[in-house]
Amino acid sequence: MSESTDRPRHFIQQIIDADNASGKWGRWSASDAGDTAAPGPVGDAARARLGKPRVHTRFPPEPNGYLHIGHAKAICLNFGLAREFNGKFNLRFDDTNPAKEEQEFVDAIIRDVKWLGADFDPATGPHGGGLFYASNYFDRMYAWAIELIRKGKAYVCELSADEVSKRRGTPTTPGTSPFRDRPASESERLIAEMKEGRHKDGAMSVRARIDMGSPNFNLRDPVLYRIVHEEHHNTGSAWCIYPMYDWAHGFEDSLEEITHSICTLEFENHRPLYDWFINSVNEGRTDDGSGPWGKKIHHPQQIEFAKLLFTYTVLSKRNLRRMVEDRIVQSWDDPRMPTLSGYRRRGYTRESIWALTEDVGVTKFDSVIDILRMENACRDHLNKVAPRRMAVLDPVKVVITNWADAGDPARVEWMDAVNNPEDESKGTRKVPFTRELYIEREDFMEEPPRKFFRLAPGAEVRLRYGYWVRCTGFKKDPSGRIEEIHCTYDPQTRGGDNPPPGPDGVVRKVKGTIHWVSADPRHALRAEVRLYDRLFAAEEPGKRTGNFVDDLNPRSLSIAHAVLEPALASVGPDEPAWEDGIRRFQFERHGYFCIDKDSKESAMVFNRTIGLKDSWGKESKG
RNA sequence: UGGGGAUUGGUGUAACGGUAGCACGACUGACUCUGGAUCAGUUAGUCUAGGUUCAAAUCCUAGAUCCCCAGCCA
Repeated sequence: MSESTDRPRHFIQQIIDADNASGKWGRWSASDAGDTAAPGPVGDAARARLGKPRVHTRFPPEPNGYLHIGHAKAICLNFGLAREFNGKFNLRFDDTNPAKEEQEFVDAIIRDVKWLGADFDPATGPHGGGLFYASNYFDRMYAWAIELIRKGKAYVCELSADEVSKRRGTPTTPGTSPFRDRPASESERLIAEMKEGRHKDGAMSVRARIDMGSPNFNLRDPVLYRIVHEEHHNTGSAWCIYPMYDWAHGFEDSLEEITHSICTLEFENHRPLYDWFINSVNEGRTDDGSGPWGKKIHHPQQIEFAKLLFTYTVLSKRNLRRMVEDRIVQSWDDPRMPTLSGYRRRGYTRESIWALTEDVGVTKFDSVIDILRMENACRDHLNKVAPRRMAVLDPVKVVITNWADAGDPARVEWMDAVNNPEDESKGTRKVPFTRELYIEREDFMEEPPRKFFRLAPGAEVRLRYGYWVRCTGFKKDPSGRIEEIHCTYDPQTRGGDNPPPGPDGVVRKVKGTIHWVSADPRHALRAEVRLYDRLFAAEEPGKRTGNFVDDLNPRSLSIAHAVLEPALASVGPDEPAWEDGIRRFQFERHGYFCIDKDSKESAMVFNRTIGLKDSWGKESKG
């Protein structure tokens, strides 16, 4: 069930194809295929999996911040592979450093991964492998550390962090530690003391005895355990020594029987260590578990790919954290943030994020993606599914001066407006047309430049789904600002249709169509609309000065007080059942908007997700 | 300076010794009741220098450039 049959296969898919062909990872058995008796897709997938080659991936974030769009690539990649090969996908918290991790981040990450649709729950997801915590493996990791000490492959080192650093050596000269030949029995006693809390932070560490002269610094006797007297969000105060990433990660993968351990490029230098740790535990172990050390442990394959970077965007957790802490943005889910929760609140759909990650591909090349592609992916999706509505963001009043000619000047004419021109099945809705309307202030110009197709003195324009109107005059307030525009309408253009040919046989044409809403207080709906622009004005924030704050876009947020058509007051029958519950719309000629979580029935708040492509805006500026 | 990776139009990505293709962008034009969408077209590329070969983006040699590594972070 490959969803990418017509796409070239990327290098990780090719590796898995080869593994499946050679049977490298064995096959799903009755004990690990999943619940074959479960109803629905979960049971279907489990039954289909039985006897097929194993593919088991995972997404292993540290809960020290919110997930950002870069993480989405890793999630979609790992989950996508599990789905493509009918395997399993785990969410695992790599929570080995209590000093940086918090429950808030655990909760946020779970929310975001679920939002993307990477269902890790075996009860609900056909590819759900489960939710795991590295911290639940601490006891087993500790036992393996003892094993390495007994095998002469690890020792307790009493050098301070500073000393370790000083004695690490240089690329061409080896490092040293006076403790690396300490007897195993002594190290074993000391690690026990460390674990019991008899030593202060930094007093000693457990190190692997590998190669102090290796050109790969990761192999110069890396630290396995450090002493950290801190509460852990999951294990509380049960531990005061914590495993380092390198020591922990391979075992986490091994215990969960991950087949392909996919990570980013900066871990390439760690792969020899990843393998060394597992191989060292396996040394002396046997396939059947006979012998003093027991059964061999599973050895996954680490594969590295290039992470996602964007123009006009900052993605390092350190900097994102700073933006929140320094109040540059209001929160982790500020709609300007490149976090998944920011994108979600902004109105981006999960489908557009999936489309983007598939669009950019998977390689080992450090590429920088133009943020336009993210924006376009969002427009593409929303264009297909977002209900259309009319909203005037910066209103100016229009009075139809000949409205009384055809009857009661207070009458309301209900016009039919198309809900989605991309999807006829969505039908139409009624919008009220009245004597007084609002149009966009920028849709009128007293002295229009060339190629301005909108309203101007003497000019005629179509009011979308309404009537054609001709501007006959306008009023200014004392400051010279347009206060009111006077128009006549042509009753023969009802619904926006072309008028019949004139007596001379010529069909009158109009270049422009503009949107509008009724100014009648019974219809006009008021709302706050938050207009977002890019957070950074520079393609590479911080490149010039070294400080990304210098490139902040001062106009990344502006507030409009808009008037909306009345249909927006309630949920329309044409609105899709958004899986995340966020109502999204296209405001015609403006862009895509969603209802913000701050919105109340009495005081609606919208976020602009992304504007429409605007070729006039480009031309008029250029 | 030691080690590990990488390099194809403006951007991203295919081609795995045999026609350098696709997508996005940009630019034309058509159509249009969203200056949107859609449709048609144009544009532009193998880091450099040698070599092997009938044939090289692909193999070999040398070089250039970029990224990662000397945390008791992940």
